[in-house]
Amino acid sequence: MNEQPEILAFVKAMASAERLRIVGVLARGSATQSEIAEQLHLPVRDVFNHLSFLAEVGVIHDTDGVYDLDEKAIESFARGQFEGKRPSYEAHQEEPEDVRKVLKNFLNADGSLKQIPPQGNKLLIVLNFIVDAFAFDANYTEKEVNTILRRFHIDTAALRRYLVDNGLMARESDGTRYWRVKR
Amino acid sequence: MNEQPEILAFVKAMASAERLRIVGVLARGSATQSEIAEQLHLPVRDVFNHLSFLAEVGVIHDTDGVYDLDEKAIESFARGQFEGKRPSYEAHQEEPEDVRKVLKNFLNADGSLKQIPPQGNKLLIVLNFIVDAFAFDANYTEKEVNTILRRFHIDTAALRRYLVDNGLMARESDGTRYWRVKR
DNA sequence: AATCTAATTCGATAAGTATCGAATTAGATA
DNA sequence: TATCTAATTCGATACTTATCGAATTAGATT
Repeated sequence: MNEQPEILAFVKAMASAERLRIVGVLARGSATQSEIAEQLHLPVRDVFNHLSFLAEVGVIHDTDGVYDLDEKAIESFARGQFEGKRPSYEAHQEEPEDVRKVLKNFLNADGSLKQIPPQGNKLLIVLNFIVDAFAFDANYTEKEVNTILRRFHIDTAALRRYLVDNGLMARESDGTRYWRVKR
Repeated sequence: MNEQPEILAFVKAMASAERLRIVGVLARGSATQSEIAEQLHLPVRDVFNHLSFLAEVGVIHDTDGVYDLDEKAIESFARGQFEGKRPSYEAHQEEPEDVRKVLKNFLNADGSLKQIPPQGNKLLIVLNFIVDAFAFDANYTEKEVNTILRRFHIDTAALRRYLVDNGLMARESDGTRYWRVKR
């Protein structure tokens, strides 16, 4: 269902001394569950749980009971993940009660949308959040709009339509240019 | 007091959606606490707490209220940290009650020692753990011993002495060669 | 000094995780 | 099938950490 928030899951998976130590062991080469348990003086039960956790997140990989690191996952995490070209959003004037709750529920850690709320107040909150990525005194081609919206969700067409339908953005009657509507 | 366990602290610091999002903002450039709060629709109080956390761990840096990422810390974390040349320890036969507790308290995530227990049972447990890094049927020069011990703690001399004093290792009377004592 | 706002700290409650005994299940061996 | 061991699952309790209202403190402005 989700698309991006692997980073968080990944980091969380590592945020435990024991799991980090397991990763450390695997960094030296493949190992079975019981080998790891032995080496680290941990009960197999716990190693099992940790391995399951790590595997689910994709940090490690299980091949017939032999575990090893998913180098690829780790590399891609280690490399690019921190040089951010994250969505650039500006602030709202208001700071309403449950805006935060809604945003928290619908946003991934990097500011992208987990999903587009199908309708209602939640949709509005999210749209207001997104529209802040647009300047007031500029107008945009559809392509430009899509580029910006893509930082939030792949379904740029849906977002674009919602923004216009809810009066947050407007477009030329011929559909060539968009701008943000002052409120 | 501690030496190494930055990795864990580092990872833990990031293991939160909100903190990750803050890092995301800072990845685009410096920002003040209130700017971040605004951008992310978070209460300043919480942003403050998160920033304190991140700063303490060294992920970010505070210059007169302006925060930015400590690129160096992040890079060094992202780069090398996963290609492990971790201590290579073998298992004990016994699996006593509180051995684990002691090890957990004295070991960093990478298997190195936070500190050397000054004496008593804890010291013994730790020494038994360390001595597993040595084979039974080999003997080592002092240099070799130090190299191995250095994986656990810088004060290799202390470790070496403790190991000998507690009968886990022995040395030639002329002090040139060491070996692990069978028990 | 009085006042206003931003920054920081406290603390109680909620929410989430780790821990670990014990039970269950799966696989192998005889 | 009986039996033994390894693997996996349950679940209750203890620990940590997050959350958020509210109070306090610090800095700036008048």
